[in-house]
Amino acid sequence: MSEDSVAGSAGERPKPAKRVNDPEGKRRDIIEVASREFARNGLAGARIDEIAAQTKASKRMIYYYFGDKEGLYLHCLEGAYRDVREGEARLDLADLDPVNALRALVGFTFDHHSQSENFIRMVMIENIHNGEFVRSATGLQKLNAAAHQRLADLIERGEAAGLYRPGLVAIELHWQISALCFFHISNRATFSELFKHDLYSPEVVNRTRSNCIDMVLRYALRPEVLIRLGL
Amino acid sequence: MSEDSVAGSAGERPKPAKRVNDPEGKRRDIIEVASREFARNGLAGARIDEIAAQTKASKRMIYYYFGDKEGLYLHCLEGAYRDVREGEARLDLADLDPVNALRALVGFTFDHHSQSENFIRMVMIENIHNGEFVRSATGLQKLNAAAHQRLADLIERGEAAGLYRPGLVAIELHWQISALCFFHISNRATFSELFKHDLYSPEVVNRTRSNCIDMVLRYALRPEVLIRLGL
Amino acid sequence: MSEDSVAGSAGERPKPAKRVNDPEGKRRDIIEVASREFARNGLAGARIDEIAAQTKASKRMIYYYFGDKEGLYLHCLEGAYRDVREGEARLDLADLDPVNALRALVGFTFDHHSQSENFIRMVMIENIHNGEFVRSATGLQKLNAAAHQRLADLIERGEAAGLYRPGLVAIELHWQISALCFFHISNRATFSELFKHDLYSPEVVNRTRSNCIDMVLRYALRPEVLIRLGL
Amino acid sequence: MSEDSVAGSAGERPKPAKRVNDPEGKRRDIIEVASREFARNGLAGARIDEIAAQTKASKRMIYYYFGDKEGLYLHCLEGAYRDVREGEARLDLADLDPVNALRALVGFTFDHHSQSENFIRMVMIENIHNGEFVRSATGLQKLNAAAHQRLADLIERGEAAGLYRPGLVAIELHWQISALCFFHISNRATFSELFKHDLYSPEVVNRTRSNCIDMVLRYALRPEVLIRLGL
DNA sequence: TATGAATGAGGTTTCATTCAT
DNA sequence: CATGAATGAAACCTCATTCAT
Repeated sequence: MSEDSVAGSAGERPKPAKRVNDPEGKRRDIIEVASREFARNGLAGARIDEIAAQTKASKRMIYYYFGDKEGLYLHCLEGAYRDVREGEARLDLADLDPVNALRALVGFTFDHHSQSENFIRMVMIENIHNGEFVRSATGLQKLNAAAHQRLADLIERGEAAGLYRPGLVAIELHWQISALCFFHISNRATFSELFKHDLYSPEVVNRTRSNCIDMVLRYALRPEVLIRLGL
Repeated sequence: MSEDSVAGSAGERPKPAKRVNDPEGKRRDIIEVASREFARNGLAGARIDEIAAQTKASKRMIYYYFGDKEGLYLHCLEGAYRDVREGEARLDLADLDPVNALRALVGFTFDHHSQSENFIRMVMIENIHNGEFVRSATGLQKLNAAAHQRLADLIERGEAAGLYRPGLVAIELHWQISALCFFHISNRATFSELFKHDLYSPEVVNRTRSNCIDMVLRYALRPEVLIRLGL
Repeated sequence: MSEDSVAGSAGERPKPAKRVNDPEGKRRDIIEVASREFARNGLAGARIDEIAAQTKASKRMIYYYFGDKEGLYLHCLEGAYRDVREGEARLDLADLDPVNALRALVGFTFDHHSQSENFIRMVMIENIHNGEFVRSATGLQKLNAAAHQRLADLIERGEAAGLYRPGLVAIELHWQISALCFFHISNRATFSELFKHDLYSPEVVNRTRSNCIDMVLRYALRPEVLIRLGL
Repeated sequence: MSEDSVAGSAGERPKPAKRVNDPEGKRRDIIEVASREFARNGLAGARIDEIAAQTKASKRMIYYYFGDKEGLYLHCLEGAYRDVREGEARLDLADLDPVNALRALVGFTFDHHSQSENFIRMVMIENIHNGEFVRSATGLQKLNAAAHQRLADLIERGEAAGLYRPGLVAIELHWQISALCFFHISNRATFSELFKHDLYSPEVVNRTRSNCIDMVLRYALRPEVLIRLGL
């Protein structure tokens, strides 16, 4: 009967008739479109007109929800970070032995960043703006603190098991993984162009991926372990 | 005999007194100012008016010399790359043993990027633009080919001496060094902000620098060599 | 028995619990807030959004009650005049001798205007609009006619007693008193600023006040009376 | 010889042909039109589009010359004050005896304000804005200081001649003259409307004018002088 | 070669008002 | 009575670019 599943025996549901108002949906729609435009063109380069045109909402509505262009940008930025960290949190590193857990973490980060070009671009743009918007985005710090903690736990485990070199620092290791996986996407255009080397064919991507994993393992594991593992 | 030295012979020239015309100097002045503005604000964010205001030249001159905003941007981009690669060429790796040469190369790249924020930002911006301008900047590829060759030579030497792991690929190693040194500057704003960790105090910079060197050495050298060196 | 007391008998009323409807109170609340905003920013400068935000009512209610922005403005204007004239009516000039009655009238007007900045500003704004709204505010004329009559009575008394100069005209005297007392508030900003003279310290206000009284007395009283009074 | 003096002798004057560029003229034109619009509608109510339409210049040009709406408003405000004070300065009070000089000053101010409705309205509008723009208009204070000085000289003369009451204060007298003459124009709309009394027929204006003069004279002159003059 | 004036097109933002519920 | 969502129209302002000299 009803236009959705089977919900509603009798049919007198409060607001089924007209599906006109869906503010939350509109907000999400706007953010999605805007994220793409910001990622593509930067804060100054993105056009509110263009965003509105691609949205179910009107230009006026964007201002109603987000105040101004920068407000919209801030929401997009927060959304981008949230997506990434939520994916990260779903990784279950505790179930793996320290060596494979590290492999998994780097691999995941690499794959994730590869598939989230918009995120990478948003972060680049935000850095062009000297991070002035992340600064005002309360809540983002918490997300990152969790990521940091997961890594600290792993390091402790790996060190206790005699597998990791002693003295590893969580934030440094996080930095190193990020640097490698981030650069792979952030600088693809100039790097391929300048070296006339297509870095992004499937085979080369795979090689780069395992190089990144190797690089982190060789940095983190004790030499004896490396030899034992044939690395 | 030269076109400058005989000033005043005929006398009917409108303004003989102030003969300060220095087209080449003006060009350089414009590029210098524009590079700063592009690096700071991006292609869309930089303002021709602002650039002209900071220059000794007028706005019209910018168009006269460079055609349009994008032409100016292209010149700035080329200039930035040229500076970097020229610095790199001055490094004399052949004088050092392969291990120390690698140390020197990473250290140099790290230091160089740290001091060339404008360059890093120009590259970031160019990547935001999907490298469409590097593509038309003939001549940049050559610069990079030289850098690539120097690294290939070093790898050969290191491998022959039994110090480097076999199978290293020059462009990959270049990529890895770049990733680490580039990220250190490109993502400083978001990274420090999100982790509330000042990555840029002198001590932390030093630590990051030696971590980068370590990471590359551990990746490139054979485990036995690492053990022998106490790494 | 009253329509409120039996709440709950039948039970099918949607929201019987919170029965806080107070239309008249909301109207007053809106007018109060709006008066402040109009006085502060003018008709064009005041914002319906801002008024609604400061009110317990919603924006829609403002339109429901007052039709449109101009309707709201008109109500505010009427309210402002009403307050003033009601205050004036409470003055009992008949109990005083003509000289002191005049003193009291000027003093009262001065004090009143000093304390009714919003009123002064509403009148200024209305004059900027060439009085087009007072024109349609039926009822305001009556209020002023009463004020006029009180002054006419006083003049008659003062003239009969040989104290006032003959030929004084009520509306002219009213005009003069208004001019002095109004200007004191209406032009405070520019006057203090341009002459770098703080006209509004308590001492200066007192001096201005007695100057106003003096000025009116000297205008209205016969010279002999002035001399007798030592003015 | 010079290109201006004997205009027309030879005919090869550098720039006579096309009268296209006259920046200063355009500026004045804009200010003139804008002053009228601001005076009529206030700062918020005036429309840049409307001003541009009435001007020989384009909308864009207004921004080129004046930066923004407020900058334009500020220039208009300064112009209005300048006009008034320059007129005042041309009055030659020193040539008249103190009594007639005072008559002339009040009469002039009255007449001037009557003919400068735009000025009066600009001052009203500026007061609605709490004088925030006069505050930043350096140079206006000086104009007013001169007016103040002229009046102080007159008072000294009148007092020395035994004609003025002792103790008159220049700024207070200026305030009083201003109040009367200003109010006559500023509040014409509400006053005529509320009292249904046409204050602005020629006869009534004349009566108001002489009332203002009388009022100031009676305030400023010694009672004996008033009697002697038959006032 | 050099410049101040000028501009069309388009950008962001605001506002009073109305609609659907 | 009451509300949050929605909007068209128009406001202010900006920008890369060109013109007249």
